[in-house]
Amino acid sequence: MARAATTTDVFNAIAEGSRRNILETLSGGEAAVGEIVDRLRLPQPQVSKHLGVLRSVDLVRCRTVGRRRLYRVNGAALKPVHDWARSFEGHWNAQLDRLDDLLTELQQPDSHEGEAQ
Amino acid sequence: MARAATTTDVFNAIAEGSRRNILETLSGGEAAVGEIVDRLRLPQPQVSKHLGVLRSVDLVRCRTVGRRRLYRVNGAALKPVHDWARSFEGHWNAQLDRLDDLLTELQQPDSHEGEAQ
DNA sequence: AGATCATATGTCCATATGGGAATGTGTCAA
DNA sequence: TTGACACATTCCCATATGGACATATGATCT
Repeated sequence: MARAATTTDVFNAIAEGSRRNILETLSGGEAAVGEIVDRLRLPQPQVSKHLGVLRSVDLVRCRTVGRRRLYRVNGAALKPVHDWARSFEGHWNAQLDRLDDLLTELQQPDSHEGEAQ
Repeated sequence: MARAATTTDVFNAIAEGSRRNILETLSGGEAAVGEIVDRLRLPQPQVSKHLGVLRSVDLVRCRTVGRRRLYRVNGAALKPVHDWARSFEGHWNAQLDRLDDLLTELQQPDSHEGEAQ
């Protein structure tokens, strides 16, 4: 199998940076496709396709007004992401960080420098 | 361009369900590759490859003990995801949900309304 | 009716993928 | 040393992708 479809779930949908940018743009409130195009300076077909992906996982919803389509964020769809990440909250606290440092130290008896890639 | 590499950032890395499962498995503490294989019932090469992706975005770290490799979560790498999702928190609250309901309502000429044209 | 605006959809392609299978590497035991 | 174990790496392939471009749909206005 290849990589899972971007429309599989919210995690796949927000993997793409442009789609996160679109969501951030919509964070302030409803916006038409053209406004998103102007703000993000992306080709209109691209924006429409990204919006299609976001819509398919219910991250955005839209209503039609005249010949424009106003999109808005459905933040509730992001709650699972928030909660999932939050379940690791204990892992970015001081206690465990010190343990991690210790383990890292034990692993590398020498250097203090150098990030791989 | 094709889809961004899974190693591009944390968002891409956690898009894959198996990798999220691995992180959850490691949530309880250090574990060797073989333990992950047993718990998730995945082929060992797959687990190793997933771990490679997770390592490349610093979501996991490992130390070598004998001929085993003990992996652990670096939860701090998930904080950006948490914070980003959290920035939409206002969008999954009652106030805005009611607004959303209203907009959805307006969108669907559902009620006792005559057809105009 | 056209013409024009706003958006969606379709086609093409280079690219990265995850899964499967086989093989390589490094460590320990006998 | 040889062999068994634990893990990483490599190869192959079907598949979905995002970008660029062209085109279709649909609503509004003259």
